[in-house]
Amino acid sequence: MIKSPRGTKDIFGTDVRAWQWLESHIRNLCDLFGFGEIRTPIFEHTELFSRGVGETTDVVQKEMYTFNDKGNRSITLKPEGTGGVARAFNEHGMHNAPMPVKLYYLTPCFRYEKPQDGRLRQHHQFGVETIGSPEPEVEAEIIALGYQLLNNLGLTGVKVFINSLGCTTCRGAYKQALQTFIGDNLPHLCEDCNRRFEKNPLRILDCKVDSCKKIVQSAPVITDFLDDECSAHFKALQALLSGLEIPFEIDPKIVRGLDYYNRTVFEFIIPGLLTVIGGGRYDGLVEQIGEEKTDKKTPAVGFGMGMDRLLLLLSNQNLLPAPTPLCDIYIGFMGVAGRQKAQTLIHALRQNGISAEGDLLARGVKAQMKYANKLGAKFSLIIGENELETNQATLKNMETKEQHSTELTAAAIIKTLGLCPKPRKGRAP
RNA sequence: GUGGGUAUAGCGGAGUGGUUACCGCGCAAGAUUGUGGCUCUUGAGAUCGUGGGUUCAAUUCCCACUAUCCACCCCA
Repeated sequence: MIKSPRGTKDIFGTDVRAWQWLESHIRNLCDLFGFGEIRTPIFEHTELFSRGVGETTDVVQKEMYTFNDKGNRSITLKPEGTGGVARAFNEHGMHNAPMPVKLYYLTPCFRYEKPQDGRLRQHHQFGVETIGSPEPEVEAEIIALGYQLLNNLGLTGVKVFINSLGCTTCRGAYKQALQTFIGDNLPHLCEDCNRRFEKNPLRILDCKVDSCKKIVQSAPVITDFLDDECSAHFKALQALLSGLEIPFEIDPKIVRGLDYYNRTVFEFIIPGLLTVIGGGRYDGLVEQIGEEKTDKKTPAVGFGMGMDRLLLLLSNQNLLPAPTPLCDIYIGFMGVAGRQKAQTLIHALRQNGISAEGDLLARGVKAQMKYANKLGAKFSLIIGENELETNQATLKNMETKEQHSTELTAAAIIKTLGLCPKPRKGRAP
């Protein structure tokens, strides 16, 4: 049997209702915060990511779905959302739009990894990007959006961690200080960290090996190496977050895995579990992939949120809404003439915005009632010969068993439905 | 990429080196033939992940592959 490829999932049934629910929460919130949706292609030229995300990152080095198309172009399925948005910003001259440009996206992302719980080869990200402002208000607004989203969903125990990586100057100085500090301790660090020492020493801070953690504990922290401007920016952000009453912690050990970040980086974490949101400032990315001759600066901030992970957490915490039935009324039948009439009525009701269902399997009345019950239909009505003769039928409230007589027309049924306890509209908020 | 566990019906679980492989949920039909949920009866549905090997005999033991889960790496 052909199965879905490794690390991919089919989303259907009650699962897909949860996705729709989450997506509508996200869309409403983005409307509220003034972010417009952008849909960029699922694949891009490989160069966009190798240049943007960074040639030396794990994502680019070993996780991308890259192939040559029939025109022998190197194509890559997007491993993250920001690259495509930055590309589109340049391509469509969005620097001429009112600044800053605020965009959000919902998109599948692809990374060739070994799948695990909460880690897939095709996962889905919600992300926001504010492009065009260097001010710390941008980080504050974006963090506030993420915070409000998780709050609205009822998720508890989320922690916001922030850090500043400074600019290239601060980071260079810090790297040196870190290497000097580690110098003598290098033999005591794990294999991975020895490898990281030259290539990407900042990652040593993030190591999970206990012995490494211990050594790193007393290491110099990047926040002590920030120059005046970076430091002022970081302090301003903290003040803004406090003003918004968003609890946060500074974690000087947060180092993100994508090369384009500078100054602010942040993560939303459920302790002991996975990162749900990760993001930061990327002031150089837009120019870097744009190769524009102008020296126009296009500073930006964004985050990506793992929707699969978030739904996993919501499910673990029992925070997913119970799916509500969508069927307002079930119209059953007996006999050939009833069958025809039922179809006509269902169609007429649907044209009037009533969710009506009927039999599609030529079943008996009893089986039809069972089916109506399984659908969660709020009302039912059966059309037989008597009903056709008198043009009257019995409308039954499936919950209260109350019965009302009604004429066999869509208008009359709708009117009678109005007499009965109002059926709740079963759509997700 | 590294290390470990698991693989039995649509789903969740039991089980055995030897005739027709169980149970629950779900699905379907019925319980004096025009009305659901509870209960009861019956039925459909599984080449026991795939391919090899050991054996008179393998779903069961061994190996490989694949998938899945867990811990790393990394990330959302």
